[in-house]
Amino acid sequence: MWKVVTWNVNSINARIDRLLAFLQREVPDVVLLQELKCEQVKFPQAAIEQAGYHAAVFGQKTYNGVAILARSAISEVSQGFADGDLDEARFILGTVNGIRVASAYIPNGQAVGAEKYHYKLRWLERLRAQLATKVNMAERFVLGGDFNVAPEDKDVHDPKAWEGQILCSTPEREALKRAFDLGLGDTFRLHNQDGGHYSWWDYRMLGFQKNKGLRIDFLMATAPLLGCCTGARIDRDERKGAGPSDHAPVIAEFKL
DNA sequence: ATGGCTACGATCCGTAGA
Repeated sequence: MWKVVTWNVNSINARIDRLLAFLQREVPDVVLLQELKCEQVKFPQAAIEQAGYHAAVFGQKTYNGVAILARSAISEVSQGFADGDLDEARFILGTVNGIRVASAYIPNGQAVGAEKYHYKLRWLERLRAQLATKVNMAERFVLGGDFNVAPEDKDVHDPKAWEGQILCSTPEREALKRAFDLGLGDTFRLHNQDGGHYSWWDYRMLGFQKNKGLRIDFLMATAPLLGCCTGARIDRDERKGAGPSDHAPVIAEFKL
């Protein structure tokens, strides 16, 4: 069994105790992290190593930051896109157990029409270009991330209220689909077609307690991995208790 | 009562998240 996780931890240093407990509880083979919110020098390397994990980090002060954790060695690591823009730490690619893996933190976009919204749409096109040129979609590859897009209305607690809004607008959904159409399938949707399953809940307004959430975090996989994906789930319990991230981990298992 | 948060880097509030 090969277990992979994607998780936006909303600051790895604020979440380190929860992350270590999660690693001990789930014993994943690969963890794709987003929103480290720290530079590499502030990354809790020793604690991660002591937990039995290698780490490949693309850090940034205060914002963004992505990493790959793995129980096996991580090789062929590249940070950012091949188009040379390293302004924001949002994408890291590597190889674990002979399988290509990547962690992506898609820009939030702030509001439809805002400058950050156009940056988000451009970034999604650059992600598509990166995947098209740097990843062989005929081979085993898994892309985990906080995509900051709810692909369908059933991924939204109140589709009417969110219609056309940031994270749900048609241009965002289409840009995301163009990237996934290269050959990536959603491991969660492979096993569960129901609505009402979310990976993020607003800290405000009792969002979690009222299950007012969005499903915006996914583990996407190419056909050779989808064919051996035995299960996928959202670890909703990780959102409970004191000091959670606003995102829950998404977990998928593969029989290699 | 229809709002209720969290983290960061710098203060004792502004920015950002989604």
